[in-house]
Amino acid sequence: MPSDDQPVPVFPKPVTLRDVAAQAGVSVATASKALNDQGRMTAETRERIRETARSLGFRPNSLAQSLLRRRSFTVGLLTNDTYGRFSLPLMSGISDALVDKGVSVFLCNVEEDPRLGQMHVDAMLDKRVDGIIATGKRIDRHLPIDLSNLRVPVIYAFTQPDPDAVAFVSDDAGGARLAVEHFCRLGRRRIVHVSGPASFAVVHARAQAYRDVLAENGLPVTEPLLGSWSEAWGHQAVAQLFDGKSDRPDAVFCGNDQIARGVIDALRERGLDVPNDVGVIGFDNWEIVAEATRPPLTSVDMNLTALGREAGLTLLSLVGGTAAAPGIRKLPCLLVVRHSCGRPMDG
Amino acid sequence: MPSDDQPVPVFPKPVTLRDVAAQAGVSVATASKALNDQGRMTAETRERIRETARSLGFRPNSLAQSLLRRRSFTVGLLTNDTYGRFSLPLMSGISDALVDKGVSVFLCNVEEDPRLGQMHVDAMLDKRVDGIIATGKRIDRHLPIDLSNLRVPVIYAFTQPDPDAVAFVSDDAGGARLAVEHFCRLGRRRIVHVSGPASFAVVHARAQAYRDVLAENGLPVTEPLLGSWSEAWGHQAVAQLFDGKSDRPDAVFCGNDQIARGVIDALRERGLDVPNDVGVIGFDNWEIVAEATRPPLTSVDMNLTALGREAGLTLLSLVGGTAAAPGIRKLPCLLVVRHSCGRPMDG
DNA sequence: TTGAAAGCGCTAACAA
DNA sequence: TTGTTAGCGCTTTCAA
Repeated sequence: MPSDDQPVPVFPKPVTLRDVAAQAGVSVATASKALNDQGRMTAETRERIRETARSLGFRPNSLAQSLLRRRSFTVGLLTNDTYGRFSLPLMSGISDALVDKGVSVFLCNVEEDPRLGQMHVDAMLDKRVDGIIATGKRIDRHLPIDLSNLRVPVIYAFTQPDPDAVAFVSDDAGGARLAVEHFCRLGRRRIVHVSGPASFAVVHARAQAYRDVLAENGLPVTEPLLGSWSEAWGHQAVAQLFDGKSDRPDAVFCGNDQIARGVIDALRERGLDVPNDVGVIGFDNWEIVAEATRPPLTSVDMNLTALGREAGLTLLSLVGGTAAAPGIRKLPCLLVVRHSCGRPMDG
Repeated sequence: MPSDDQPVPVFPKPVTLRDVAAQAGVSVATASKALNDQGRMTAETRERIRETARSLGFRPNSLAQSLLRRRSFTVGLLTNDTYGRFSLPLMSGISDALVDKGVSVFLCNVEEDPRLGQMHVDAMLDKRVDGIIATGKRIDRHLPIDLSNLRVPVIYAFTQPDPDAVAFVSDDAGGARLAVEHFCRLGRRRIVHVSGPASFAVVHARAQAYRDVLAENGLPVTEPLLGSWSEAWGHQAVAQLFDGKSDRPDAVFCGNDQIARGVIDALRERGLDVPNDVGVIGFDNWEIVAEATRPPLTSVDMNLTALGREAGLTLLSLVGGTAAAPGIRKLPCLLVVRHSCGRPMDG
């Protein structure tokens, strides 16, 4: 027996097309056509129906529409990037590109758990998402689920794609070029590279671009120093590079912003000035880190929001039946210049 | 005229209940009952239907079910926290609590834009979400949309609620108590508080708890130093606290981890040892920051994942028709002990 | 024990 | 110009 002291809120029943039709004194079909700009009828009737719909606050039931149209105006975003470092900017771009088309996004974090991943995929499929975008925290690892042969189109963005799938990634080599060329342009001559673990594909892509640019500019190439993605490694690397060496670097290109932060701190601690003695560039443009270093860090931005926008729009065209060429498309990075590289050095 | 060189992938038509029924040689109604454990029939029939469903890979169309049940097993998460610092752990908790109940989450970032917010809310409502959870980046600001009198239940989590709504927030005062009491327990005597801008409600809640605990322990209370939420402010505060002062603090409780990071760095730069000379505690337990300080930072965790879980479950019970008492429920924080406070000091 | 029929809210042929 | 009818995929009386 329910107690009466706690009022159970009662939610108003939504207004249906039937209600509108009745109120306007027409059939449901006519009402539907009036509201969808279909069919032929007097402007007067159409307007009257519209007006009653408006006054009743009618909003069509998407579920009913979707059932009929076989299209739910819903997409799923699958990720294993718990902290959202990469998936949130991406999400933001996707959402951005799709809101005004009426498409909403299911966000599902699958961690590294295939069972969890399967649950999410099943739930999404059952809800008849129009398509799925897969993303993750690194470009060279698969999500823990098989997304091939689904009943809906799939796009990979910033994660390892299946063969023959449509995929978008950032152009890591291009991003590295931006950084190293920036150093060259500023007149730096001894440019070194401190990066993450060799197990990451991006580490090699960036390192190769680093070598290429230096060679193109006739500058000496030092083997990149590989370590972890941490500040601590940035510190250690500085020790390796500067302890009792005669030809010290005047520029450090770092594999991510955390390493760069460690490098900047370590340089300051040994009395070296950034940017005057040594210039530093990071990667990822993680604002919270890049803006807190002293001085603020120049960094390569992977432009993940644009990547997301691109992925979203492409998914939509796939949903619309347009074929997209399979393969991996690389999107350009941006160099965000702050104060860690200084102005051009003279002669 | 479509060109043939680019094969347009064709997606298989989903298996419907009708297909299952036909294959099993029964009516759709029977098939439905068999799969839903409803009605009465021979175990043999039921099993046969189940088996054919399984073999055909049948999955019920959620849209159709939702239309009928008037329940979509979908909720919306509204946020203005672009970077997801707070909304992602929350999301994670919500999702966690709801996946195995088959509920999926629409994530919508509304920034500070009322128009965008309205679009998202409308889209969610049209898609017949069962309920909405509102969250944000601070506890004392409203989202830029009015969520009262919606057709679905709304829960506020970590954002300013409407009056009479159901809301969950972290217990900031309690969290501050944890920190300051920890210092007391370790024998620190001159504990100061460096926090964010006075415009934030949490700043006052935490400051008051700070004062209370010190008073309870008979320790001297210094007025909290208020500034910005940045590392730079942490540096400045240290200058203010330590420059030419005679009775220097032996413990600093910081309003967030970034301030704490600034404090730790500034202390080290002036030759003070953390934790031996000065203990430091942060707030937020943002791992990326807290684990990178030297030494790693002890910090108050708002336990947002638990908050999300709670919010998700409560929303679900609201959806189920159970009344929940309106009001703001505060959930306890956790102290995550790392190495910035040291061990108990002797007498 | 099973099935026929109605209906969730909407759209789209087709008739009138 | 408008309305009738059928049907999207499913669940649920109710009758057989």
